[in-house]
Amino acid sequence: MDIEWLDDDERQAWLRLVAVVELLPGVLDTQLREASGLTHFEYFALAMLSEAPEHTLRMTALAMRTNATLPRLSHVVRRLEERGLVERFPCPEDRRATNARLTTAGWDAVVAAAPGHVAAVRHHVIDPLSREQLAQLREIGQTLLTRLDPEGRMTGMYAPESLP
Amino acid sequence: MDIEWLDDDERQAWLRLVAVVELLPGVLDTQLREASGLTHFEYFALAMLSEAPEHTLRMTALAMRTNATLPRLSHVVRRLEERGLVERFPCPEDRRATNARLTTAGWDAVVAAAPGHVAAVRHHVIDPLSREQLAQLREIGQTLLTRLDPEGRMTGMYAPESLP
DNA sequence: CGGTGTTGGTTGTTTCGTCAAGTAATCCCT
DNA sequence: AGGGATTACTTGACGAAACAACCAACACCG
Repeated sequence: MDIEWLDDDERQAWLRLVAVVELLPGVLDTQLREASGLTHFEYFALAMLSEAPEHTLRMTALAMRTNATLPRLSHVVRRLEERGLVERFPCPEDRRATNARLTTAGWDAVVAAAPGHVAAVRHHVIDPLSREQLAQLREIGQTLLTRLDPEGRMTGMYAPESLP
Repeated sequence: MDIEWLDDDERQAWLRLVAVVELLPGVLDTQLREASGLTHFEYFALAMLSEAPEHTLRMTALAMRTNATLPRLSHVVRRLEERGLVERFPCPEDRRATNARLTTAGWDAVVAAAPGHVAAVRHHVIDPLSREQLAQLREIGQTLLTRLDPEGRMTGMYAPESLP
């Protein structure tokens, strides 16, 4: 079968997307780590919990929303628990399941970390783009996610400004 | 201090970008690993070498193009060398420096991996987008990289001779 | 020359993620 | 009711990454 190589336009768009995908996590991680001692993944997980009813989610639900495997989440939550930001307890309805709940300290950590994180997001992503580009990015993101995440497991959450 | 929270449009664009950034590396990594036994980073490094004159780059130059720290690259190149895909030899002009050069086997590996990788890129990124969206993505990527990578280390926006 | 500082890479620890295996509770099917 | 599959997690081992400490070669400046 013949290979459809990328033409110049496609190649350039692709290379830039790769560069963004490669660079953005590092920028976010660095800011959060320095300001709050949290990785982006940890922050994201805590933010998910902070938006859930009772600040509580089952491990599988949290894993889906954070795009983590269950083992990974298990390790991360154990570490967060050791730091007192989260607590685990068996789910009453299904005793196989484990619930993760934000502690007061965990809530405080998210609230403390959010402003700096949002500022970093503004600086690196929102501010440089025109309003029109932002709309285009929404559409492009939407389109890509139909392939990357057909079930929409990751989308539909994450609103750091909905904190108190 | 007042915090400028994200409005709905901004938040939606942002969360979709985050989802893409989170999901895309896994997709690419999985495809490459299964088809070629290479991680995306390894493939990218080999691809950079394959485009360089003599299939050779100094470690620092390769580190820049791949957005890797020098220690990380050192480990990766050592593993690639153990697998016979790359060879290292001291740079004649500067005996502190090390050159990494693609072996024949390394070249073959890139050539073998490229079609499947390009197909994955097409399927997940290029094909779903309209030609217009592709152009928009190029512009958006360009804009974001001015903040994320002001020196253009990953994108080749610099004059190639200005590389250290 | 001769010391000081800088550049270029490599070599160890600690931490994190993934994979494989294990355990316990629940579901399902007769 | 009861045996097998499935689900929901946890645990342990191993590979890879960040970070720091290190060593060698060059650069400069008196």
